[in-house]
Formats: sequence, structure tokens, C-alpha cells
Amino acid sequence: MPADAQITRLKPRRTDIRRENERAILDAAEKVFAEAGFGGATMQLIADMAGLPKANLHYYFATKEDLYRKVVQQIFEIWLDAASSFDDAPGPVEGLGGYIDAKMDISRTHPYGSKVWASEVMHGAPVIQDYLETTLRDWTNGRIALIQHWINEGKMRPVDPRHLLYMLWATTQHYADFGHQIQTLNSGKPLSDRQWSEAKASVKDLVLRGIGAI
Amino acid sequence: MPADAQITRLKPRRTDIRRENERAILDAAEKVFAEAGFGGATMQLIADMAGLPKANLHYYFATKEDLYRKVVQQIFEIWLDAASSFDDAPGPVEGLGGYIDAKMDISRTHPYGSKVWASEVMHGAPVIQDYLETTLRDWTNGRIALIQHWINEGKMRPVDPRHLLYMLWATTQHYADFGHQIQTLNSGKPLSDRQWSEAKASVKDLVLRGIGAI
DNA sequence: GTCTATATTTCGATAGAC
DNA sequence: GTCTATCGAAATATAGAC
Repeated sequence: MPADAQITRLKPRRTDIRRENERAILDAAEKVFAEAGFGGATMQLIADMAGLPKANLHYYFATKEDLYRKVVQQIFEIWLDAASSFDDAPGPVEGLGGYIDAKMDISRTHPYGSKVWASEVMHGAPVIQDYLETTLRDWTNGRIALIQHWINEGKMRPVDPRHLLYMLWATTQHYADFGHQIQTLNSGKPLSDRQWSEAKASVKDLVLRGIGAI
Repeated sequence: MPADAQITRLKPRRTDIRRENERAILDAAEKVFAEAGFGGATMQLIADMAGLPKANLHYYFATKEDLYRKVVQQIFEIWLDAASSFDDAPGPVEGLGGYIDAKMDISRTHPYGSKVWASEVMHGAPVIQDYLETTLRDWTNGRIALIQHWINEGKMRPVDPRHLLYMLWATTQHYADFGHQIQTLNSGKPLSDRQWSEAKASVKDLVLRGIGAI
């Protein structure tokens, strides 16, 4: 295994070891769960990718489901943080435009987490149903009220805020969840920096025109 | 009248039995694969839902993967058929509007198939990669040319046809793939006929306004 | 064609030495 | 905290009587 472990002058503290191992396990788990699904993922595969014996996974995370739950929670919190651009905006151009930018960036930087979330919801959200019924529902209702406020102020056309939100979620996350299909249709190559910029601009343009904000 | 003539008439023919059993297996498999993923699905569960012994599944479909492949092919062909509304249309309002209607209807009538497709693509399309590189790529290029033609004729704004298609796919399939999330945000109840109509109208309105066709 | 019983493999989880 | 060895459960797939 790591021969260079001998080289390190100072022995890492136990808390550091724990933190680093948990991070390695979570990163590996996110990728494996995304690529194989919960049922297709194996603890052995995650352990190999994390560079640890399988038994160590069970030392840090009691069960496969515990590990999975942590992975799902991560992407959910990242998305919630990204929505802050929504709130302080004076109108839909800044608010929705900023939200699209943030969600598209996350689709590029966290494609695995997005896929795990999509898979979880597609299978009926057996693990995070409570989040849907509390945090997500509250968040959604708050943003619907905000969009309705913009409509009342005449800053955008009267569209159904709920279906607008669904379109934003669907479109931005599509670039992560269906990234493989998009890559295949891009001659098999991942989108370049330029192509990601064009994608963001296209989505913002279509949405902001669609709601009559520009 | 010969006695065996009676029996022959009453007893279903072998080809009928085969057809009915294959249909029952495929329907059950579509649902189980959608709800559990390929890895989480078990032949036992599919057999129970189809009302057949597990061994019979292996009689009709040699392996679990053979059965899965058939399920994925089904939804793909349904989507291709739905795209015919695209071609004979005089302009984007009829063409894209009709396509959205058709895709939304399929999301409602075939949610399981849509989820199986999404799961397959999210996991890197291990089974249907060849479809992506041939049929889907050709279909996409053809529709991009058609949309570009409408743009050249001044029937819609100059938007990137590729990202427009991605938005259509993402948004329409979202109502199937994330149907559970949508239902949770709808007080736990499935969308009513009226709500489905509103969803279709909202999507069409947002898209057709976004491209400047209405 | 159908179905019971079983072979074979693999996975999640754990015991126990270090 | 780490890691080898292994248990028990569950899965795919098949054998063989009917």
C-alpha cells in the first residue's frame, strides 16, 4: 500500500485520519452510486476506489444505506446554498438568471451528486422523502411567492411559477443527469468551457424571454 | 364435429401464450426496473408481478440483461414515433407545440419507460450506446436542421437548436422522471387531468415565447 | 411449456488478530 | 484504527420431473 506513509515526518492525528478517510469514502461512494445506482453499487467497488479495505467502510459507515444517505444529503445542501442568489435579487433577470448560472455550474462540478439525487427521486425517494415534504416544500413555496411578487410588480409575464421552477430544475440538471447523452451527441467529447458558456447563455436566454423579462 | 376441434378452439394457441407471457413479463419488468433500477431489480420480483414462476422468465428471456434491453428499446421507439408531429409541421408553433404535447402525453402514460431510459443514460448507456450514436444522433441532426430552417425563414428567433432540443427533452421527461417529487409538492396527490393540461400549456407557452414564435 | 429444487456466485456485514 | 478471513443471506441461472 502507501509506501510513502513511512516518509511523512509527523503521524497524522486520529481526527485527521478520520476526516480524510470519510472524505475519500464519500467521494468514491458518490461516483459509484451515480454510475451503478444504489442496488448496483457494491461496498467492494467503493472500497477499491477509496483505496481502503472493505471492512473499513463498515467501520466508518455502519451500513450501505447510511453511506448512501450521506451522499444524497450532500448534493441537496449544495443546491440549497446555490439558491441564495434567488432571494436578494431585485427582479427575475438577476434572480432567475443567477439561479440558472449557479445550477448550471453545479451540474458541471457535481454531476455525480445530481445523478444520485435523480436516481433517488426516480425510485420514489425511499431515503429522503422527509426532505421533500419539509425543506423542499417550504423552499418551493417561498420561491413561488417571490416569483408571484415579481409578476404582480409587472417585472415578468404572468406564468405559472411552479411549472417555471420545474423547467429550471429539469433543464439545468439535464446537463448533469444526461451528460453522457449530451457528450455522445457532441461527437463523444465533453462540453468545452466555451460550450458550457453557450449552454448557460442559451438556457438563460430561452427562459428569460419565455417569461418576458427581457 | 371432432372432439379435438373443440379443444383447439378453446385452448389458446402456443403463439398466443408466448405473446401474452412476453407482454406480461415486459410490463412487469418495466415497472420493476423503473422503481428499483437494474441492479436493484430481481428476477423474482418481476416474476411475482407477472404472475409466473421465476424459471419461466429465463425461458422467455435468457438473461436479466436481455429482458432489460427489450424494455429500454420499447420507450425509445415510442419517443421516435411521437416525433413524427415534428416533421410535417409548417412552423415551430405546430411542430414544437405538437412535439411538446406528444412528449408530455408519453410522460403521463409511460412514466416507467421514461425512468428506465433515464437510468440507463445516467449510468453511461452501457446497453444502448449504439442507439445514441446512430439513431438518436441522426434524428437530432435532422431536427436541428429543421429548426434552423424555421429560423432562416424568420418564423422564430435565432436560438441554438441543440440547446432548445435539450430543454424540450429535459422539461417534458421531468414530469415522468421526477413525477414522485412533483406529486409530493402537489400535496402528495398525482396531477389531475386539469393539472396535466395546465402543465402542458405552461411548457408550450414558456418555450414558444422563449423562441419568439408567439 | 411449466415449475420445483438446487447449483453457483456474489454481496453485505462481522469476527478477531494485529 | 486496520485488515484478513469468513459467515449467512440473497441473487442469477439451470437441471430435470411433469
